[in-house]
Amino acid sequence: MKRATIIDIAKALGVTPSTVSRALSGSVRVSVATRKKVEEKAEELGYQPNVMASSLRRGRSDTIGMLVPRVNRHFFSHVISAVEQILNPAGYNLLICQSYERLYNEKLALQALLKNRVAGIIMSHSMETDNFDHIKSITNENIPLIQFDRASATVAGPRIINDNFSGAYMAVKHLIKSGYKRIAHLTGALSVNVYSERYRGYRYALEEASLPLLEEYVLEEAITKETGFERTRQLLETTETDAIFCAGDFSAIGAIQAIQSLGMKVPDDIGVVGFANEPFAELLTPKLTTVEQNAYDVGNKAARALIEIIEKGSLITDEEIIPVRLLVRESSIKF
Amino acid sequence: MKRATIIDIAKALGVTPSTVSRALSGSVRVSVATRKKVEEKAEELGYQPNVMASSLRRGRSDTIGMLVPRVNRHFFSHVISAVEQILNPAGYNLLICQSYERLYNEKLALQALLKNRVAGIIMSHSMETDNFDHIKSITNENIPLIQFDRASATVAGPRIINDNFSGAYMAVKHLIKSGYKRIAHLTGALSVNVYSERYRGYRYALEEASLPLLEEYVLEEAITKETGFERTRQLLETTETDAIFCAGDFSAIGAIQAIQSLGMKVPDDIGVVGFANEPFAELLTPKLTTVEQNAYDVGNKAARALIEIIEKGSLITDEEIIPVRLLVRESSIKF
DNA sequence: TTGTAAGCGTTATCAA
DNA sequence: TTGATAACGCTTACAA
Repeated sequence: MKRATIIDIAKALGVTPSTVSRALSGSVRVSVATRKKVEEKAEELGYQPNVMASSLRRGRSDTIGMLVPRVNRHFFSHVISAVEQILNPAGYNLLICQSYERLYNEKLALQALLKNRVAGIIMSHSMETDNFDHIKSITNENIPLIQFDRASATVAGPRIINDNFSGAYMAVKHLIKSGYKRIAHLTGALSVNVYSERYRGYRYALEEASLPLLEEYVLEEAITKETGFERTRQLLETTETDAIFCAGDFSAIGAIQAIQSLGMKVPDDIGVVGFANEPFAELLTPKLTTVEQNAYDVGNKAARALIEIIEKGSLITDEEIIPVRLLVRESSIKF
Repeated sequence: MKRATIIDIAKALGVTPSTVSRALSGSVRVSVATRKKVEEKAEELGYQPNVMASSLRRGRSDTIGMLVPRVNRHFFSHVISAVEQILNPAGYNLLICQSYERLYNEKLALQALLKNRVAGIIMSHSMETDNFDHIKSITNENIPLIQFDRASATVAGPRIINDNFSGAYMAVKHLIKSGYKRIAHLTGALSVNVYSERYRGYRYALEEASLPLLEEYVLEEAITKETGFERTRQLLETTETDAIFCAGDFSAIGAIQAIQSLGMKVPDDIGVVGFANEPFAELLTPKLTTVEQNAYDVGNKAARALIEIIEKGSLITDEEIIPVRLLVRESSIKF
């Protein structure tokens, strides 16, 4: 049996499809009696509007595309949740895609969103993304685009960004205050704003404390647990490092495990600070000092900015910086 | 500037839209020369097919709805990933929704998927779901539906389920073997198959070892870290429990923290086993013994079953049980 | 091999 | 307040 359409409702009621459409869409140009009849019949037939037909006719859809590197990261999953809390009540649906940190998947996902004629896109790019033409082409097509967290200033439109610089600065300053002096930095691709900013914060804190910036203390491509582990082993075997500021909590785990595997202690021998406050951070032994990002605020602002653009046609190209918070726990306190 | 359509391509080339459509859809009924011209022009105009129009006309879509309680659970996010690995190459797109463990959201999401005329649905129901009429109505509408993990046998269609019974049985048997005798069980709503099966495994292991099943040792609504903590405190203050089998890793954290807050030690005083192998399980101190589910297999099988139904019209109503694995770590070994 | 024409389900415009 | 009609972009008999 086929799905009920407004035509079925119209026929059953002896009215025209236009009337049914008006009744269902809450138009005022329908009598109360007709509306009631239509609603009852729709209910009875289990009618579900065909949004594809509706979108096609209206020339716009109520679906918003959301593209993130991975949904199972604490930060991203909470941003998604915050975005849904704004967008769903406003009548929009979310089409969630993942790039799995691959540029290729990111391009594919963007294409899919275009083909689905989403009303707008909220995205954070992959770790591999170092060229933004495929993202620019979105805004060129006049599709409202909000970047959050990982974002390029070369792309038009709003950017909702965590205060990575201050987060890193606070983290490293805290390590220095704790008495650590030879602080290394494990980070991701510096083509990603998030990591270049954290790196900048790291350098600034060092500079401020008149500590030297040593090239061999800064290791790129050290953002997973595995690479964090390897780079830390290598670091401890070849340098005099006494603390590590990791640009992510995953590499921080790797670092801690590497340190312990060498028979050294965190925080007594080596201090460690992470970034992101993944759920496991406070469960580690020692508890991981890390930087907490306000995912709720980021998602909230991103969703609101998008609605603003879609519904009011505003042309914002703002960068909004969301404050972060240093959570001092055990992994960074000497005594 | 409006988006290019096949009509634009047709006009630019002096052919008809039908020809363009055929050329683009890989029909054999087009000359090689025409196809080439069409493809070039499409590229030049940045043409992206309008899937809404296409789906509307064809009467079917290539979008699959995926509904899970939360995307940021280790198991679910990995199932999603496995499903995408099968579905994307097969030409389908995923529309991911979350119920956030609420029945209300689940109903809403299902409605949204219906309105979007998805070609099929892969879902795992919320913790609140104890009536399945809204899910049955999906299959009544003839939309292919695969249930995985949390699933009701009263709903038609394939179910891909973890071997919760065996997992629980192995876990409790292992506790018994380790020398624990008064084993409590922290679990979720027993209206959810997953929890009722784990409970069954727990009872079976006890029975097999001729250990009594004590009512006060089984606590429902103890599945989050917070409730796990509270129930464990209460348990330890009122009973002689010497081990806890938790139906989830989150409540296991709560349990461990409660045990430690009372000045007792895991595993020496109280043994703890979890379920799910969340990433933090091996990072806890002591490392958490838990049951690992094969998310990859579950997603793989679910996706394949769905394609089978959509493309071959097979009418399967199988229950497929996916083996699980007990990961013995430190939290359950005495001495 | 290509063109013609109808229709998927909805909604906007215009007329009644 | 309701109806008639066309159109959104695409696909597919059927015809040429």
